[in-house]
Amino acid sequence: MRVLVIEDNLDIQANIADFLEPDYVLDFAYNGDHGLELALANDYDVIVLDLMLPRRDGIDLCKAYKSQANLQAPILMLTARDTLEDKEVGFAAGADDYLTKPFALRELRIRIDALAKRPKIKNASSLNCGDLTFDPADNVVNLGSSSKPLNNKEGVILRLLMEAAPNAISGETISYRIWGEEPPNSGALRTHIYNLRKILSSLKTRCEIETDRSRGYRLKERSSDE
Amino acid sequence: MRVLVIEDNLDIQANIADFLEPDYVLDFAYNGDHGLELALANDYDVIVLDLMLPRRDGIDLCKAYKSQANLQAPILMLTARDTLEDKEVGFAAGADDYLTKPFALRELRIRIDALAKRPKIKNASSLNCGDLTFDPADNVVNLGSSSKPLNNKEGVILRLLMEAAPNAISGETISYRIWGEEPPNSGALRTHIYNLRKILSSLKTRCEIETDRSRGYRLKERSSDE
DNA sequence: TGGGTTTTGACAGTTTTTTGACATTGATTT
DNA sequence: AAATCAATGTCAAAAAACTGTCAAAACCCA
Repeated sequence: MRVLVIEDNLDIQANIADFLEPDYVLDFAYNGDHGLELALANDYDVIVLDLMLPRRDGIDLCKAYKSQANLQAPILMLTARDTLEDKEVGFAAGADDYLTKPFALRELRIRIDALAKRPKIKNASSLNCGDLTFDPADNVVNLGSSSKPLNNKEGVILRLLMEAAPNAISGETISYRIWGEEPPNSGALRTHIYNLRKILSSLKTRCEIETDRSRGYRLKERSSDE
Repeated sequence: MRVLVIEDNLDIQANIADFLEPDYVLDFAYNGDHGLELALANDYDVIVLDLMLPRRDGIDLCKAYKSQANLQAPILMLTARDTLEDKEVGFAAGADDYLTKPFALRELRIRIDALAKRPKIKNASSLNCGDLTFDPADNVVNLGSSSKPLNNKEGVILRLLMEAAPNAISGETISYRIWGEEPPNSGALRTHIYNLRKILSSLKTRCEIETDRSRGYRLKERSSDE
């Protein structure tokens, strides 16, 4: 069982770790940004989330996670606030359970177990732009009845373009999202864009990748007069 | 939203009805037997279950329901007992949430909403895909009259594939489910998939394991034209 | 010990990704 | 207008990564 604990209080963290550690695989995050990053990057069974966090509010994190994660792990909110209003806000943000401090560790455990039992929600987010739709889950672009599978890099690039559309996204940003700090030292990105363009045009879509010289690329629906 | 309320106290029943009635479709049961009968016969979004019931104990009902229902609605237990032991018993019986009396009706509502959000558990005593069925209990795949026993690892993999179907499941996920943090450092998973494929094809099933390069494997029914 | 289960390692075939060489474009300078 | 330069497009070929295949070794348990 993999559990992510997002909690800045080191004492509570240590308590949770002591109590759950042999049986559960725990990851810890000390602030909201780090927590969201871990949550999105890994496949946890449950996420335990404190509401008061440095860097990013728990409510905010919860909303962001639920909207961005492909596979939503259930979220157990942990907080000192006990009013109904607080709970409503928490649940409205997408929490699946709510435990107020102070709490018994055993109760935390049984609630984690109960949450982990249920299947996770899949985020069926398929993107689109003009007549084109793209499903990042299986890396397939569709136009009406025809479709083409993309490989990994092409998929990431198209997703980024679609998310950014109708704005441009810089080559640097794309590069960073794909390769991180060490991009290939040659124009690999150019080649991928080139291939993506070939695929798009083979689909006869009205969308095309426009280049904004020295600014980046933009996915745009061709206007009828071109 | 359909909610079944199993509760013998008429006052509480009336309160719940008054509070939820316009927005939720409520069914009521006044004793355990009737409750179980309704629960199994209908497809509720949530079941609210009091623990102290005439005719059949709530714990008992919960266990019976979870083992017999094909599509398990989440169960919210409602009780005056507030000790950790009681909660443990409740969750162990299959409850998904636990609220102690007295409670605020608004809290009941938001917890019902939270429970209803999650997908229901399919009762997986035996899984299937296309013409194939697999019983995880004894690790045997069946196709009509013929069957083959699987060994442990193959069984886990086939179960995961069937649970995920028709979606793909990543090699990483499978690997994690089988070996946890330390997978074997060589392509053991590849070998298991290879063997599984041999077994499936020896059964002449129409299901096959498709590979989604760099994304994972998918169990799929072969279309007739291949 | 023996037999099934699981992992290892090697190899081949395929797909994906990167590289590098060259052409083209558009802006800027001379 | 011509020359220049950086950014980008084009493409084929090399490199790397991924996957299938299978026999043999290691492991485990009765």
